[in-house]
Amino acid sequence: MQSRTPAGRTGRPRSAAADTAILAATRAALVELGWSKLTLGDVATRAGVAKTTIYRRWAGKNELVVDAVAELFDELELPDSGTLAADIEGVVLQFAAILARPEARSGLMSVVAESIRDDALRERIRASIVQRQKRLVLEGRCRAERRGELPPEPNAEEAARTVDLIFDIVAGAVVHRTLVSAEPVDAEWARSFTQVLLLGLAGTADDARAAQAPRGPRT
Amino acid sequence: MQSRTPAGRTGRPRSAAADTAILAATRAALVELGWSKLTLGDVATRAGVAKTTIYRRWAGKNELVVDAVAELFDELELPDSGTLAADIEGVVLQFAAILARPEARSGLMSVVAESIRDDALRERIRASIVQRQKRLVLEGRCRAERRGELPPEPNAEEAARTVDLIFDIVAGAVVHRTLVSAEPVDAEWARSFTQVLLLGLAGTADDARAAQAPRGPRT
DNA sequence: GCCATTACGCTACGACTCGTAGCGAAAGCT
DNA sequence: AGCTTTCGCTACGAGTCGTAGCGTAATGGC
Repeated sequence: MQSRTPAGRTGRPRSAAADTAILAATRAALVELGWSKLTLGDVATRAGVAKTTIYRRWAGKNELVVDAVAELFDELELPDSGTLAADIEGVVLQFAAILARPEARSGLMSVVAESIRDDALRERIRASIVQRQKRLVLEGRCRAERRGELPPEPNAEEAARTVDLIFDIVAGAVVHRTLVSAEPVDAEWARSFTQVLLLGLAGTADDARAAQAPRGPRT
Repeated sequence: MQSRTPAGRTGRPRSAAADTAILAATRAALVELGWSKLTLGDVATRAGVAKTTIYRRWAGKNELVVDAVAELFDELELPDSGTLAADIEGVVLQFAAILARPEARSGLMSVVAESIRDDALRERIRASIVQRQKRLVLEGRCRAERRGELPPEPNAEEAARTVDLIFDIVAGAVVHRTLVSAEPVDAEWARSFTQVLLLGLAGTADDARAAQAPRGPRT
Protein backbone atom coordinates (compact mmCIF):
# COMPACT_ATOMS: atom_id res chain seq x y z
CA MET A 1 0.00 0.00 0.00
CA GLN A 2 0.97 3.61 -0.13
CA SER A 3 -0.87 5.61 2.48
CA ARG A 4 -0.16 4.36 5.93
CA THR A 5 -0.99 7.01 8.45
CA PRO A 6 2.41 8.41 9.43
CA ALA A 7 2.84 6.37 12.55
CA GLY A 8 4.07 8.54 15.37
CA ARG A 9 2.23 11.63 14.17
CA THR A 10 -0.40 13.65 15.90
CA GLY A 11 -3.60 14.96 14.40
CA ARG A 12 -6.57 13.39 12.72
CA PRO A 13 -5.69 10.01 11.23
CA ARG A 14 -6.49 9.18 7.66
CA SER A 15 -9.70 7.30 7.16
CA ALA A 16 -8.96 3.68 6.27
CA ALA A 17 -12.50 3.38 5.00
CA ALA A 18 -11.77 6.10 2.45
CA ASP A 19 -8.80 4.10 1.16
CA THR A 20 -10.82 0.99 0.47
CA ALA A 21 -13.71 3.02 -0.92
CA ILE A 22 -11.41 4.83 -3.33
CA LEU A 23 -9.74 1.64 -4.53
CA ALA A 24 -13.08 -0.09 -5.01
CA ALA A 25 -14.44 2.93 -6.84
CA THR A 26 -11.37 2.91 -9.07
CA ARG A 27 -11.99 -0.69 -10.05
CA ALA A 28 -15.64 0.04 -10.70
CA ALA A 29 -14.72 2.98 -12.89
CA LEU A 30 -12.22 0.83 -14.80
CA VAL A 31 -14.97 -1.62 -15.58
CA GLU A 32 -17.35 1.00 -16.87
CA LEU A 33 -15.05 3.49 -18.50
CA GLY A 34 -11.68 1.87 -19.09
CA TRP A 35 -8.41 3.57 -18.30
CA SER A 36 -8.34 6.45 -20.74
CA LYS A 37 -11.79 7.76 -19.87
CA LEU A 38 -11.36 7.30 -16.15
CA THR A 39 -11.14 10.63 -14.33
CA LEU A 40 -10.19 11.22 -10.74
CA GLY A 41 -13.19 13.44 -10.29
CA ASP A 42 -15.43 10.57 -11.24
CA VAL A 43 -13.66 8.20 -8.86
CA ALA A 44 -14.08 10.71 -6.07
CA THR A 45 -17.81 10.95 -6.68
CA ARG A 46 -18.20 7.17 -6.73
CA ALA A 47 -16.20 6.76 -3.54
CA GLY A 48 -18.11 9.52 -1.78
CA VAL A 49 -14.95 11.53 -1.05
CA ALA A 50 -13.64 14.83 -2.26
CA LYS A 51 -11.31 14.93 -5.24
CA THR A 52 -8.68 16.63 -3.14
CA THR A 53 -8.62 13.69 -0.76
CA ILE A 54 -7.44 11.42 -3.55
CA TYR A 55 -4.72 13.84 -4.56
CA ARG A 56 -3.52 13.96 -0.96
CA ARG A 57 -2.90 10.19 -1.01
CA TRP A 58 -1.88 9.34 -4.53
CA ALA A 59 0.37 11.22 -6.91
CA GLY A 60 -1.90 10.63 -9.89
CA LYS A 61 -4.04 8.26 -11.90
CA ASN A 62 -1.26 5.78 -12.56
CA GLU A 63 -0.33 5.16 -8.96
CA LEU A 64 -3.95 4.85 -7.96
CA VAL A 65 -4.71 2.25 -10.61
CA VAL A 66 -1.63 0.21 -9.73
CA ASP A 67 -2.78 -0.09 -6.15
CA ALA A 68 -6.34 -0.83 -7.20
CA VAL A 69 -5.23 -3.63 -9.51
CA ALA A 70 -2.51 -5.10 -7.30
CA GLU A 71 -5.08 -6.23 -4.75
CA LEU A 72 -6.63 -8.51 -7.35
CA PHE A 73 -3.56 -10.66 -7.72
CA ASP A 74 -3.11 -11.53 -4.08
CA GLU A 75 -5.74 -14.21 -4.29
CA LEU A 76 -3.51 -16.37 -6.48
CA GLU A 77 -2.55 -19.63 -4.84
CA LEU A 78 -0.74 -22.78 -5.86
CA PRO A 79 -2.92 -25.76 -5.03
CA ASP A 80 -0.93 -28.95 -4.48
CA SER A 81 -2.39 -31.09 -7.20
CA GLY A 82 0.09 -33.92 -7.02
CA THR A 83 1.88 -33.40 -10.31
CA LEU A 84 3.80 -30.50 -11.78
CA ALA A 85 1.58 -30.48 -14.84
CA ALA A 86 -1.58 -30.15 -12.77
CA ASP A 87 0.00 -27.45 -10.62
CA ILE A 88 0.88 -25.39 -13.68
CA GLU A 89 -2.55 -25.83 -15.19
CA GLY A 90 -4.12 -24.74 -11.94
CA VAL A 91 -2.12 -21.54 -11.72
CA VAL A 92 -2.68 -20.76 -15.38
CA LEU A 93 -6.42 -21.09 -14.97
CA GLN A 94 -6.42 -18.97 -11.82
CA PHE A 95 -4.37 -16.29 -13.53
CA ALA A 96 -6.69 -16.38 -16.50
CA ALA A 97 -9.70 -16.02 -14.22
CA ILE A 98 -8.27 -12.81 -12.82
CA LEU A 99 -7.46 -11.47 -16.27
CA ALA A 100 -11.00 -12.24 -17.31
CA ARG A 101 -12.22 -9.50 -15.01
CA PRO A 102 -12.42 -6.24 -16.93
CA GLU A 103 -10.98 -4.14 -14.13
CA ALA A 104 -7.82 -6.24 -14.26
CA ARG A 105 -7.56 -6.22 -18.04
CA SER A 106 -7.83 -2.54 -18.75
CA GLY A 107 -6.06 -1.47 -15.59
CA LEU A 108 -3.05 -3.75 -15.75
CA MET A 109 -2.17 -3.20 -19.37
CA SER A 110 -2.54 0.55 -19.15
CA VAL A 111 -0.30 1.03 -16.16
CA VAL A 112 2.31 -1.26 -17.67
CA ALA A 113 2.20 0.86 -20.79
CA GLU A 114 2.59 4.01 -18.74
CA SER A 115 5.44 2.51 -16.75
CA ILE A 116 7.59 2.44 -19.85
CA ARG A 117 8.18 6.16 -19.52
CA ASP A 118 8.06 6.29 -15.73
CA ASP A 119 10.71 4.40 -13.81
CA ALA A 120 9.12 4.97 -10.43
CA LEU A 121 5.85 3.55 -11.67
CA ARG A 122 7.56 0.49 -13.13
CA GLU A 123 9.29 -0.17 -9.85
CA ARG A 124 5.98 0.17 -8.05
CA ILE A 125 4.46 -2.42 -10.38
CA ARG A 126 7.41 -4.75 -9.98
CA ALA A 127 7.27 -4.59 -6.22
CA SER A 128 3.53 -4.81 -5.73
CA ILE A 129 2.59 -7.26 -8.47
CA VAL A 130 5.31 -9.05 -10.41
CA GLN A 131 7.84 -9.86 -7.74
CA ARG A 132 5.16 -10.94 -5.29
CA GLN A 133 3.75 -13.57 -7.61
CA LYS A 134 7.07 -15.20 -8.43
CA ARG A 135 6.52 -17.11 -5.21
CA LEU A 136 4.25 -19.35 -7.25
CA VAL A 137 7.03 -20.37 -9.61
CA LEU A 138 9.44 -20.91 -6.74
CA GLU A 139 7.05 -23.14 -4.84
CA GLY A 140 6.05 -25.08 -7.91
CA ARG A 141 9.64 -25.80 -8.81
CA CYS A 142 10.46 -26.78 -5.26
CA ARG A 143 7.61 -29.29 -5.17
CA ALA A 144 8.55 -30.71 -8.54
CA GLU A 145 12.10 -31.32 -7.40
CA ARG A 146 10.90 -33.12 -4.31
CA ARG A 147 8.71 -35.33 -6.47
CA GLY A 148 11.61 -35.97 -8.82
CA GLU A 149 9.82 -34.41 -11.79
CA LEU A 150 12.59 -31.89 -12.35
CA PRO A 151 16.32 -32.22 -11.82
CA PRO A 152 17.58 -30.12 -8.90
CA GLU A 153 19.42 -26.97 -9.85
CA PRO A 154 22.57 -26.60 -7.76
CA ASN A 155 23.64 -23.23 -9.13
CA ALA A 156 21.68 -20.56 -7.30
CA GLU A 157 22.23 -17.86 -9.88
CA GLU A 158 21.20 -20.16 -12.70
CA ALA A 159 18.12 -21.14 -10.74
CA ALA A 160 17.08 -17.52 -10.36
CA ARG A 161 17.41 -16.97 -14.10
CA THR A 162 15.27 -20.01 -14.76
CA VAL A 163 12.57 -18.75 -12.41
CA ASP A 164 12.49 -15.43 -14.25
CA LEU A 165 12.36 -17.22 -17.59
CA ILE A 166 9.47 -19.45 -16.57
CA PHE A 167 7.58 -16.53 -15.11
CA ASP A 168 7.95 -14.56 -18.31
CA ILE A 169 6.79 -17.52 -20.38
CA VAL A 170 3.77 -18.37 -18.27
CA ALA A 171 2.57 -14.88 -17.51
CA GLY A 172 3.41 -13.65 -20.99
CA ALA A 173 1.58 -16.43 -22.76
CA VAL A 174 -1.56 -16.09 -20.65
CA VAL A 175 -1.59 -12.33 -21.00
CA HIS A 176 -0.99 -12.48 -24.73
CA ARG A 177 -3.64 -15.11 -25.27
CA THR A 178 -6.17 -13.19 -23.20
CA LEU A 179 -5.51 -9.60 -24.12
CA VAL A 180 -3.94 -9.62 -27.57
CA SER A 181 -5.35 -12.70 -29.23
CA ALA A 182 -8.56 -12.18 -27.24
CA GLU A 183 -9.18 -15.91 -27.04
CA PRO A 184 -10.29 -17.67 -23.89
CA VAL A 185 -7.85 -19.50 -21.66
CA ASP A 186 -9.90 -22.61 -21.03
CA ALA A 187 -8.94 -26.01 -19.69
CA GLU A 188 -7.97 -27.28 -23.10
CA TRP A 189 -5.62 -24.39 -23.80
CA ALA A 190 -4.09 -24.72 -20.35
CA ARG A 191 -3.43 -28.40 -21.02
CA SER A 192 -1.80 -27.75 -24.40
CA PHE A 193 0.30 -24.97 -22.97
CA THR A 194 1.48 -27.06 -20.05
CA GLN A 195 2.40 -29.85 -22.39
CA VAL A 196 4.60 -27.59 -24.46
CA LEU A 197 6.15 -26.03 -21.39
CA LEU A 198 7.05 -29.37 -19.89
CA LEU A 199 7.91 -31.47 -22.91
CA GLY A 200 8.74 -28.94 -25.60
CA LEU A 201 7.42 -28.68 -29.10
CA ALA A 202 8.79 -32.05 -30.05
CA GLY A 203 6.78 -33.61 -27.22
CA THR A 204 3.41 -32.49 -28.45
CA ALA A 205 2.89 -35.59 -30.56
CA ASP A 206 0.07 -37.72 -29.26
CA ASP A 207 2.19 -40.59 -28.04
CA ALA A 208 4.14 -38.25 -25.83
CA ARG A 209 1.08 -37.54 -23.73
CA ALA A 210 1.36 -40.87 -22.00
CA ALA A 211 4.98 -40.27 -21.17
CA GLN A 212 3.97 -37.60 -18.68
CA ALA A 213 2.13 -38.44 -15.51
CA PRO A 214 -1.17 -40.08 -16.45
CA ARG A 215 -3.73 -37.33 -16.31
CA GLY A 216 -6.74 -38.78 -14.60
CA PRO A 217 -9.60 -36.66 -13.26
CA ARG A 218 -8.36 -33.94 -10.94
CA THR A 219 -9.20 -36.15 -7.94
CA MET B 1 -3.65 1.36 -43.97
CA GLN B 2 -6.85 3.25 -43.53
CA SER B 3 -6.98 6.20 -45.88
CA ARG B 4 -6.78 5.21 -49.46
CA THR B 5 -8.16 7.92 -51.67
CA PRO B 6 -11.58 6.63 -52.71
CA ALA B 7 -10.62 5.39 -56.12
CA GLY B 8 -13.22 6.49 -58.65
CA ARG B 9 -13.95 9.80 -56.95
CA THR B 10 -13.52 13.27 -58.27
CA GLY B 11 -11.99 16.18 -56.45
CA ARG B 12 -8.63 16.84 -54.88
CA PRO B 13 -6.94 13.60 -53.78
CA ARG B 14 -5.56 13.13 -50.31
CA SER B 15 -1.92 13.88 -49.95
CA ALA B 16 0.06 10.68 -49.54
CA ALA B 17 2.93 12.71 -48.17
CA ALA B 18 0.69 13.93 -45.37
CA ASP B 19 -0.06 10.33 -44.42
CA THR B 20 3.56 9.36 -44.00
CA ALA B 21 4.38 12.66 -42.30
CA ILE B 22 1.59 12.17 -39.77
CA LEU B 23 2.57 8.59 -39.00
CA ALA B 24 6.22 9.53 -38.60
CA ALA B 25 5.28 12.47 -36.40
CA THR B 26 3.15 10.14 -34.29
CA ARG B 27 6.09 7.83 -33.70
CA ALA B 28 8.32 10.76 -32.84
CA ALA B 29 5.76 12.05 -30.37
CA LEU B 30 5.47 8.61 -28.82
CA VAL B 31 9.20 8.59 -28.22
CA GLU B 32 9.25 11.98 -26.56
CA LEU B 33 5.94 12.07 -24.74
CA GLY B 34 4.59 8.55 -24.46
CA TRP B 35 1.00 7.65 -25.14
CA SER B 36 -0.88 9.45 -22.40
CA LYS B 37 0.74 12.82 -23.00
CA LEU B 38 0.54 12.58 -26.76
CA THR B 39 -1.97 15.06 -28.19
CA LEU B 40 -3.24 15.23 -31.73
CA GLY B 41 -2.55 18.93 -31.81
CA ASP B 42 1.09 18.24 -31.13
CA VAL B 43 1.25 15.57 -33.81
CA ALA B 44 -0.28 17.98 -36.28
CA THR B 45 2.34 20.60 -35.54
CA ARG B 46 5.18 18.10 -35.89
CA ALA B 47 3.81 16.80 -39.17
CA GLY B 48 3.24 20.28 -40.55
CA VAL B 49 -0.45 19.68 -41.13
CA ALA B 50 -3.60 21.07 -39.61
CA LYS B 51 -5.22 19.27 -36.71
CA THR B 52 -8.42 18.94 -38.69
CA THR B 53 -6.58 17.01 -41.40
CA ILE B 54 -5.78 14.27 -38.91
CA TYR B 55 -9.37 14.09 -37.75
CA ARG B 56 -10.51 13.75 -41.36
CA ARG B 57 -8.43 10.58 -41.75
CA TRP B 58 -8.43 8.87 -38.38
CA ALA B 59 -11.22 8.49 -35.88
CA GLY B 60 -9.00 9.27 -32.93
CA LYS B 61 -5.72 8.80 -31.13
CA ASN B 62 -6.07 5.03 -30.86
CA GLU B 63 -6.52 4.33 -34.54
CA LEU B 64 -3.69 6.67 -35.43
CA VAL B 65 -1.24 5.00 -33.07
CA VAL B 66 -2.16 1.52 -34.28
CA ASP B 67 -1.30 2.46 -37.84
CA ALA B 68 1.87 4.22 -36.75
CA VAL B 69 3.07 1.19 -34.80
CA ALA B 70 1.96 -1.48 -37.27
CA GLU B 71 4.49 -0.30 -39.83
CA LEU B 72 7.29 -1.17 -37.44
CA PHE B 73 6.51 -4.87 -37.43
CA ASP B 74 6.59 -5.38 -41.15
CA GLU B 75 10.35 -5.60 -41.16
CA LEU B 76 10.28 -8.92 -39.31
CA GLU B 77 11.69 -11.77 -41.34
CA LEU B 78 12.53 -15.39 -40.77
CA PRO B 79 16.11 -16.03 -41.82
CA ASP B 80 16.75 -19.61 -42.79
CA SER B 81 19.42 -20.50 -40.27
CA GLY B 82 19.49 -24.20 -40.88
CA THR B 83 17.95 -25.39 -37.63
CA LEU B 84 14.64 -24.75 -35.94
CA ALA B 85 16.39 -23.58 -32.81
CA ALA B 86 18.41 -20.98 -34.69
CA ASP B 87 15.33 -19.83 -36.58
CA ILE B 88 13.43 -19.26 -33.35
CA GLU B 89 16.32 -17.43 -31.76
CA GLY B 90 16.60 -15.22 -34.81
CA VAL B 91 12.97 -14.18 -34.74
CA VAL B 92 13.01 -13.66 -30.99
CA LEU B 93 15.97 -11.33 -31.28
CA GLN B 94 14.40 -9.43 -34.17
CA PHE B 95 11.16 -9.05 -32.28
CA ALA B 96 13.06 -7.88 -29.23
CA ALA B 97 14.93 -5.33 -31.32
CA ILE B 98 11.65 -3.79 -32.42
CA LEU B 99 10.30 -3.75 -28.87
CA ALA B 100 13.49 -2.03 -27.78
CA ARG B 101 12.42 1.04 -29.73
CA PRO B 102 10.48 3.36 -27.46
CA GLU B 103 7.86 4.22 -30.05
CA ALA B 104 6.95 0.53 -30.26
CA ARG B 105 6.94 -0.02 -26.51
CA SER B 106 4.69 2.78 -25.40
CA GLY B 107 2.51 2.67 -28.47
CA LEU B 108 1.84 -1.03 -28.67
CA MET B 109 0.97 -1.62 -25.06
CA SER B 110 -1.29 1.38 -24.85
CA VAL B 111 -3.40 0.55 -27.84
CA VAL B 112 -3.72 -3.05 -26.72
CA ALA B 113 -4.94 -1.76 -23.38
CA GLU B 114 -7.43 0.50 -25.08
CA SER B 115 -8.60 -2.30 -27.35
CA ILE B 116 -10.01 -4.15 -24.37
CA ARG B 117 -12.97 -1.79 -24.30
CA ASP B 118 -13.14 -1.22 -28.06
CA ASP B 119 -13.89 -4.17 -30.28
CA ALA B 120 -13.26 -2.31 -33.51
CA LEU B 121 -9.85 -1.28 -32.30
CA ARG B 122 -8.96 -4.82 -31.25
CA GLU B 123 -9.94 -6.11 -34.66
CA ARG B 124 -7.81 -3.43 -36.26
CA ILE B 125 -4.83 -4.56 -34.19
CA ARG B 126 -5.45 -8.20 -34.98
CA ALA B 127 -5.64 -7.56 -38.69
CA SER B 128 -2.76 -5.14 -39.06
CA ILE B 129 -0.29 -6.61 -36.57
CA VAL B 130 -1.00 -9.96 -34.97
CA GLN B 131 -2.43 -11.96 -37.83
CA ARG B 132 0.16 -10.66 -40.26
CA GLN B 133 3.07 -11.89 -38.21
CA LYS B 134 1.77 -15.40 -37.70
CA ARG B 135 3.33 -16.07 -41.10
CA LEU B 136 6.60 -16.40 -39.21
CA VAL B 137 5.34 -19.29 -37.12
CA LEU B 138 3.82 -20.99 -40.13
CA GLU B 139 6.98 -20.79 -42.15
CA GLY B 140 9.18 -21.88 -39.28
CA ARG B 141 7.04 -24.92 -38.62
CA CYS B 142 6.96 -25.79 -42.29
CA ARG B 143 10.74 -25.69 -42.53
CA ALA B 144 11.15 -27.73 -39.38
CA GLU B 145 8.90 -30.45 -40.75
CA ARG B 146 10.88 -30.59 -43.96
CA ARG B 147 14.05 -30.98 -41.96
CA GLY B 148 12.45 -33.68 -39.83
CA GLU B 149 12.84 -31.67 -36.63
CA LEU B 150 9.12 -31.75 -35.91
CA PRO B 151 6.58 -34.46 -36.64
CA PRO B 152 4.14 -33.45 -39.37
CA GLU B 153 0.69 -32.49 -38.16
CA PRO B 154 -1.97 -34.10 -40.34
CA ASN B 155 -4.98 -32.51 -38.64
CA ALA B 156 -5.40 -29.02 -40.06
CA GLU B 157 -7.54 -27.73 -37.21
CA GLU B 158 -5.12 -29.02 -34.63
CA ALA B 159 -2.25 -27.45 -36.55
CA ALA B 160 -3.97 -24.06 -36.49
CA ARG B 161 -4.41 -24.30 -32.74
CA THR B 162 -0.76 -25.15 -32.33
CA VAL B 163 0.29 -22.14 -34.38
CA ASP B 164 -1.82 -19.88 -32.20
CA LEU B 165 -0.37 -21.46 -29.08
CA ILE B 166 3.20 -21.01 -30.21
CA PHE B 167 2.59 -17.46 -31.25
CA ASP B 168 1.11 -16.61 -27.87
CA ILE B 169 4.05 -18.23 -26.09
CA VAL B 170 6.76 -16.58 -28.15
CA ALA B 171 5.27 -13.13 -28.46
CA GLY B 172 3.96 -13.19 -24.92
CA ALA B 173 7.26 -14.18 -23.38
CA VAL B 174 9.26 -11.58 -25.31
CA VAL B 175 6.76 -8.84 -24.54
CA HIS B 176 6.56 -9.77 -20.87
CA ARG B 177 10.33 -9.96 -20.51
CA THR B 178 10.81 -6.63 -22.25
CA LEU B 179 7.93 -4.54 -20.98
CA VAL B 180 6.95 -6.00 -17.62
CA SER B 181 10.13 -7.48 -16.25
CA ALA B 182 12.04 -4.72 -18.03
CA GLU B 183 15.02 -7.00 -18.61
CA PRO B 184 16.89 -7.19 -21.90
CA VAL B 185 16.23 -9.94 -24.40
CA ASP B 186 19.83 -10.77 -25.27
CA ALA B 187 21.35 -13.75 -27.05
CA GLU B 188 21.63 -15.72 -23.84
CA TRP B 189 17.98 -15.27 -22.92
CA ALA B 190 16.92 -16.16 -26.45
CA ARG B 191 18.95 -19.36 -26.21
CA SER B 192 17.46 -20.36 -22.88
CA PHE B 193 13.96 -19.58 -24.07
CA THR B 194 14.39 -21.58 -27.25
CA GLN B 195 15.67 -24.52 -25.28
CA VAL B 196 12.60 -24.56 -23.06
CA LEU B 197 10.29 -24.13 -26.01
CA LEU B 198 11.83 -27.02 -27.91
CA LEU B 199 12.72 -29.45 -25.17
CA GLY B 200 10.51 -28.46 -22.26
CA LEU B 201 11.46 -27.75 -18.70
CA ALA B 202 12.76 -31.25 -18.18
CA GLY B 203 15.16 -30.73 -21.04
CA THR B 204 16.94 -27.75 -19.55
CA ALA B 205 19.51 -29.88 -17.77
CA ASP B 206 22.96 -29.36 -19.14
CA ASP B 207 23.35 -32.79 -20.68
CA ALA B 208 20.20 -32.29 -22.71
CA ARG B 209 21.83 -29.50 -24.67
CA ALA B 210 23.81 -31.98 -26.74
CA ALA B 211 20.67 -33.92 -27.58
CA GLN B 212 19.46 -31.07 -29.77
CA ALA B 213 21.26 -30.09 -32.93
CA PRO B 214 24.83 -29.22 -31.99
CA ARG B 215 24.89 -25.47 -31.71
CA GLY B 216 28.10 -24.39 -33.29
CA PRO B 217 28.73 -20.87 -34.55
CA ARG B 218 25.84 -19.63 -36.64
CA THR B 219 27.68 -20.69 -39.85
C1' DG C 1 -10.60 26.57 -70.20
C1' DC C 2 -14.28 26.20 -66.85
C1' DC C 3 -16.81 23.98 -63.18
C1' DA C 4 -18.07 20.67 -59.67
C1' DT C 5 -15.98 18.25 -56.08
C1' DT C 6 -13.00 17.20 -52.55
C1' DA C 7 -8.94 18.13 -49.46
C1' DC C 8 -6.36 21.51 -47.05
C1' DG C 9 -4.85 25.21 -43.57
C1' DC C 10 -6.48 28.28 -40.38
C1' DT C 11 -9.24 30.22 -36.61
C1' DA C 12 -12.52 29.99 -33.17
C1' DC C 13 -15.53 27.72 -30.05
C1' DG C 14 -17.97 25.23 -25.89
C1' DA C 15 -17.19 21.36 -23.04
C1' DC C 16 -14.43 18.92 -20.28
C1' DT C 17 -10.46 17.47 -17.21
C1' DC C 18 -6.50 18.60 -14.71
C1' DG C 19 -4.08 19.74 -10.48
C1' DT C 20 -3.90 23.35 -6.92
C1' DA C 21 -5.34 26.70 -3.39
C1' DG C 22 -8.07 28.34 0.30
C1' DC C 23 -11.65 27.86 3.62
C1' DG C 24 -14.23 26.14 7.83
C1' DA C 25 -15.33 21.94 10.19
C1' DA C 26 -14.21 17.37 12.07
C1' DA C 27 -11.36 13.92 14.47
C1' DG C 28 -7.85 12.45 16.79
C1' DC C 29 -3.62 12.97 20.55
C1' DT C 30 -1.53 15.00 24.94
C1' DA D 1 -8.96 22.45 26.94
C1' DG D 2 -5.28 23.19 22.79
C1' DC D 3 -2.74 21.50 18.86
C1' DT D 4 -2.36 19.08 14.62
C1' DT D 5 -3.77 16.90 10.59
C1' DT D 6 -7.44 15.43 7.59
C1' DC D 7 -11.78 16.16 5.37
C1' DG D 8 -15.40 18.16 2.18
C1' DC D 9 -16.34 21.92 -0.49
C1' DT D 10 -15.73 25.66 -3.88
C1' DA D 11 -13.24 28.08 -7.15
C1' DC D 12 -9.61 28.84 -10.39
C1' DG D 13 -6.23 29.04 -14.65
C1' DA D 14 -4.34 26.01 -17.86
C1' DG D 15 -4.68 22.73 -21.25
C1' DT D 16 -7.01 19.37 -24.44
C1' DC D 17 -10.82 17.71 -27.02
C1' DG D 18 -13.53 17.34 -31.19
C1' DT D 19 -16.25 20.26 -34.34
C1' DA D 20 -17.69 24.07 -37.33
C1' DG D 21 -16.94 27.53 -40.62
C1' DC D 22 -14.26 29.96 -43.84
C1' DG D 23 -11.36 30.82 -47.97
C1' DT D 24 -7.98 28.46 -50.83
C1' DA D 25 -5.62 24.62 -53.45
C1' DA D 26 -5.73 20.53 -56.39
C1' DT D 27 -7.86 17.29 -59.13
C1' DG D 28 -11.28 15.07 -62.91
C1' DG D 29 -15.17 15.72 -66.22
C1' DC D 30 -17.18 18.50 -69.81
